[in-house]
Amino acid sequence: MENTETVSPPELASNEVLATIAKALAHPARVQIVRLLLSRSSCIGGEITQELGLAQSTVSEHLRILKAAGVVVGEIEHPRICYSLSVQRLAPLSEFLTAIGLQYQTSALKDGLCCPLEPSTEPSGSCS
Amino acid sequence: MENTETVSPPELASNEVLATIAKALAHPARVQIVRLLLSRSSCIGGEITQELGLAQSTVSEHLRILKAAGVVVGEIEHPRICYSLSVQRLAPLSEFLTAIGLQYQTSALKDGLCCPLEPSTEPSGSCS
DNA sequence: TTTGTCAATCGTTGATTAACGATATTGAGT
DNA sequence: ACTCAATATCGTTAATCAACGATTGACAAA
Repeated sequence: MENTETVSPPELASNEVLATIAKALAHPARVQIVRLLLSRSSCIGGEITQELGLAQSTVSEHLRILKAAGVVVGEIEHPRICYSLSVQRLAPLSEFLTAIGLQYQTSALKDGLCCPLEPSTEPSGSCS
Repeated sequence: MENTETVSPPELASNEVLATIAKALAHPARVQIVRLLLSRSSCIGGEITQELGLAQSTVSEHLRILKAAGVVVGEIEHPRICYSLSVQRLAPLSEFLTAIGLQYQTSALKDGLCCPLEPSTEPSGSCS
């Protein structure tokens, strides 16, 4: 892919980069893999397969997707392969969501409420 | 929607909830919609379609996906529909990624490095 | 060299997604 | 009732995804 992935403090990543990271996490099994790698804080071999309860080839495919997105890194160890999280790869999405949360606090509109405050009477055109 | 997703400080959401939110953001067009809703901090009608440069039906489908995930809320206004972000729906994923970042700081393992330069304190089960 | 183990790849199936044009629906205004 | 504008939905096509079993590949140890 392209290298639009420079992690700069104020700048947020492109839509494509954010979508790529989100897509890597867009399956429960892959979220669980990330959790697993995080909880052990160290690499695991094929115990991931046993933990997920899926076929070995399926888990390998999920790992391939995570590696393709750069979220997970694999190093060849003895007979196994040593997986670990690439936390800095998750940073763009984390910063994006944090920025949303911050803007939320300083904004007038709360949650589902579309136009800031909406009483029964018509507020006449705040949202049109 | 069962409430397995209570937003408590230490508790993180389930794999399914996190994957659902991530999936909603797993397409560049949908990330752009979220950005659009964030930047205007108010609701927009069909200008989203014009901004994205996609067909109206395609944008409507993306909005449907975002609404189904609870990330976007739509209210019927005059002839249009008023869309807005549901920031609290994004919170679980944001907290999950933040938790990963925090654990990263307090952890010995840096980014791509798999086994964190450990001597021999591990019972040699996995990873060296 | 052979063996054993773990992981990646292949090939397939069914399900889901993305995108579009065309059509239907909704509701305010005339 | 009719009309107009904004969305949603339908129907289709091509593409991608998820899952599995079976096979292949890599490599340390016997």
